[in-house]
Amino acid sequence: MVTTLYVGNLPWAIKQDDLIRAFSQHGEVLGARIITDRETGRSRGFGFVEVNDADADRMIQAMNGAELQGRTITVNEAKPRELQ
DNA sequence: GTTGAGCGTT
Repeated sequence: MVTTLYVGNLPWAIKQDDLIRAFSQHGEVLGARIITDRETGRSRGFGFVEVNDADADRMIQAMNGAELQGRTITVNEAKPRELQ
């Protein structure tokens, strides 16, 4: 199973791989995505990380409030983008 | 070359 995590308050220069590497320290990361502005192509400063459902709760508690490139990030379970 | 609460692309 996979749980999608919302990650906010990210530094502008963050990359998907940075998220993967950071979250991989606390659980199994299946994928990550930085949300960029569709019009300008710049980072919006938040993103999403897909993690193993069994690790999701631990990773939220471990990464929420953690520092990434000098910024304290926000981690929470993401709202469903599509109805299932 | 900027900004700072938020929940994304097919």
